[in-house]
Amino acid sequence: MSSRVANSDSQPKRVRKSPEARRAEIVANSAAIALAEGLECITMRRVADELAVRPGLISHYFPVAEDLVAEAFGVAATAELDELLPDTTGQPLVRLARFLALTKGARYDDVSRLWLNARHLSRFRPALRERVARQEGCWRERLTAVIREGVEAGVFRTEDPLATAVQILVVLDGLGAHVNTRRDGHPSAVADLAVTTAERELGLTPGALTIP
Amino acid sequence: MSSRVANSDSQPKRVRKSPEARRAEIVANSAAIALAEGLECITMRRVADELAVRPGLISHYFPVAEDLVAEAFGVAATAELDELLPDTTGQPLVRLARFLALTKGARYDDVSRLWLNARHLSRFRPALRERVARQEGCWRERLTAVIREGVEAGVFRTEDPLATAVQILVVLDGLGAHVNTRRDGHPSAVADLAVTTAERELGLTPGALTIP
DNA sequence: TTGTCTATTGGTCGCACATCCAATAGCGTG
DNA sequence: CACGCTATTGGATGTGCGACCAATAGACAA
Repeated sequence: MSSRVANSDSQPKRVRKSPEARRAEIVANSAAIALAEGLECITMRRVADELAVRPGLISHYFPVAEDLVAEAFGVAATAELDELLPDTTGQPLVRLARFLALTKGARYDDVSRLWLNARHLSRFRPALRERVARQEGCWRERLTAVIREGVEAGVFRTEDPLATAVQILVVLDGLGAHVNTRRDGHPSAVADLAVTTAERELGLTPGALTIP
Repeated sequence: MSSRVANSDSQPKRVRKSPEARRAEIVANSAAIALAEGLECITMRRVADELAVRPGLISHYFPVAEDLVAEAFGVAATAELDELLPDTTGQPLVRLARFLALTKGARYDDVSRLWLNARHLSRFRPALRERVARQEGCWRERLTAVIREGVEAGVFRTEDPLATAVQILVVLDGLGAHVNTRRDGHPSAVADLAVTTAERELGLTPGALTIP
């Protein structure tokens, strides 16, 4: 079975890794927990269990727990952004359309939960608040860049790409806020709110951002 | 000073109230905590301290803590709705304008925090989730009613008052989501997003919903 | 092979929480 | 005034958490 730990749950055969590798392992696992179960589930004991390691080791790498939570959020959010709206080249219109389409998928619910989680927890955790603010900047800039490209290419039309990006993100946040309470999805007039907003603010014809 | 408790913090002079009065007192205090500090601060000990009572008494009225949290949220949210968008008669346009104006005030930040808090916590607390869903319904219906009135009076123009109400609420949720991370307010193009959306969806001229 | 460095262990400590319960003391009734 | 009902106390129990630290044992160099 496993190649690293004790083969028959008896001898705790200690495994020694480089600080960088161990630290990365801890953060990666914490990010997974954050996305799947919530930031408050990132606990010294919990992470230690999943890595088959003692809790003290986690607090050795992250002496104060809040820092691990903040780091985990940052890594998870960055990874999701890179998947939803990659920083590669390509036609702005199809990139934006793809992004908006993905935000309607079930997979995006976890992302909505993560942001909701982080935004609320920011109220009590300064380190996390700082990371959330930074990530907001990343998402905003990534989207603004796509819009600006489109404007320069002549396919989008807006006076202020940044303001337009923020508007779209606000709508997405509003839709995502209901992720924990909605039983069946919103009526399509509401579910399509982000697309509708984008098309209107970018001077596109209705349906232009819908993937066929 | 106080007329109820021990005068010089020495004798715990026991005070006996009717179950209804005590229960109401507990809920009211919990609602205040929810609004000012967050739902996770509603704790048996915390509420008991504020009421100069023993923790066991709180858990006597609310054997399971989650139920108190849910109740507190419901009461707080209802009270805020009644203040922001009273169920009285009046011109739909001025009522809506007043509501939207209030959502931009600093006072509304606490309401945003409360909803953000409740929406996230709903993920883990079924009883709270149920209350949040119910409150969503209340807010939606209250706003829909105003819009419908306006449509019948000929001052608003929309095909689906409910869908329009939900759109406005989604935008408000999106704006409120940033309450814990924004340092300075959004640029006005963003801060006015709710007003802009309402004016557009209700067939009003820009500025029609802005209070002079 | 031996020695050294340090990643990792295996605990401990204190705190805050929900939950439960027998004993107590207000307060209205007789 | 005495009595009984019950609101309220005071304490106990168990859980999970972050933080802290001396002792241990991998792994690499000499």
